[in-house]
Amino acid sequence: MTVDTANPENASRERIEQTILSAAEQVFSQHGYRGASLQAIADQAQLPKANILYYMGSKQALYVRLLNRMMTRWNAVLEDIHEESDPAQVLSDFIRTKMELGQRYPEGSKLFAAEILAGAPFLKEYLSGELKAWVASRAAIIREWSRQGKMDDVDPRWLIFLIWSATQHYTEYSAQVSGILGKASLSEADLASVCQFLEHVILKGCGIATSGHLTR
Amino acid sequence: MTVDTANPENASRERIEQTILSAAEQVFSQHGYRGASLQAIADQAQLPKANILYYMGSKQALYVRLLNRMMTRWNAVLEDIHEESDPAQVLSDFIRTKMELGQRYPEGSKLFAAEILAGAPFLKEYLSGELKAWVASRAAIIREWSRQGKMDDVDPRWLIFLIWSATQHYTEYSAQVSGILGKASLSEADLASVCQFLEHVILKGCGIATSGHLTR
DNA sequence: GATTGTTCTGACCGATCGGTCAATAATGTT
DNA sequence: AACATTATTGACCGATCGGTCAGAACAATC
Repeated sequence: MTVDTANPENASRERIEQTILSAAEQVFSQHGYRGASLQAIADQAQLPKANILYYMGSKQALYVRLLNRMMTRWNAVLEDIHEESDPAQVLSDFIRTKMELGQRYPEGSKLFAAEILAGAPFLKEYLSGELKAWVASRAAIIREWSRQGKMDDVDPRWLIFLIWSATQHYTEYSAQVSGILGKASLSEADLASVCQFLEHVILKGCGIATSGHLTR
Repeated sequence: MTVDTANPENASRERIEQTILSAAEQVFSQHGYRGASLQAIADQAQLPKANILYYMGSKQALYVRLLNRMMTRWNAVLEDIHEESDPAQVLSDFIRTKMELGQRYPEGSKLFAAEILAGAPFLKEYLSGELKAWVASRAAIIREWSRQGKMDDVDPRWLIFLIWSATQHYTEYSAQVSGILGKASLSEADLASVCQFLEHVILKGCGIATSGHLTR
């Protein structure tokens, strides 16, 4: 072949692929793997259906690629939490980071949610492998904090799930949230308010002392 | 017509309809409205496809009926929370009730989640109507509690969303939860532990004093 | 300008989609 | 027994599904 796929020279292919991925993310996130059709994705991307398959190979390959992309975003963000920091700072960062992730990639987050709802057919291994290990390592740190009396003796796993669910809610249930609040989308002020609320309740609820001027 | 549809005599029709509804709830909850096929529902119910349509009319009618059934369950459970009780009791009940609802109707809960994920095309009015009003009324009560100094001055809406999301997580993300915990399903003890954790963190986090022997 | 490789896409494939219908079977009702 | 109603279901409909493919359009190399 004359064209190197890893060659940044060929920007055309890269641009088209991003267009397709973006369109596919929207459709898959709304209707799940089965409910999404290549035709709908093609329409969204404003490309012929055959073109989608030319670049992505198959529906499944496209879907898996989207999942991997979202997982990469996850890992990149969640990695930089250090154990030496104090609980208040770490959990506070965790909440903010998770919240921002959902706001930055709403379609990707919904895609992930739909995959889990369907029983995680493509993510089974990831959940019981990488992610399980990640939870276990964080849980160990939290448990140590409890042992040192830095916080209440709560089950770390439930705490992690609590932060996940509470933050995810605002992206995956955005239709419900905006319906109830009576506004099409949450403002920056709303999101900041939510963040502050979650920090307050979760830190206080876990008996973690906040060191004065925590909020930036 | 000779057969009264509201007649409990005709148990056959009722039994078949329940079979279909149950099968459809499973399929719809996994794959969403678009992703579910009548054939898959028919297979699940072990009935010919034409029979499904004979009893339910259309795919959409079947889906809407399932949504309404789930909404009825919601209303029935959430109605019996009284404003005169103390915050600790009410919120504690709220958490437990919500948790039990998800455990009792996992498929229905997932069905609801899938509908919201898809943008709530069939539930838009319900969300911005009934449910919005319900939230507003509860929010008013919570705000009053804050004013009376019974709890911290938190945004009631975020508190309600927090309880919703935290409890729903264990039914709608069951695939993720069980994958990470390394067990097929949560035991009764696990669920009790989660309930206790949520009560502890949320009540304490909102500055609500628990009156001693709260846990039964 | 001829050659070669890549990109693009309309036309098409068998399978499945939601839904209709006519024929048959079962069940009352008189 | 005769009749009317309801229940059941295989066969079928046009539309759409994911995917294939041949060939046109395009670009790069010689």
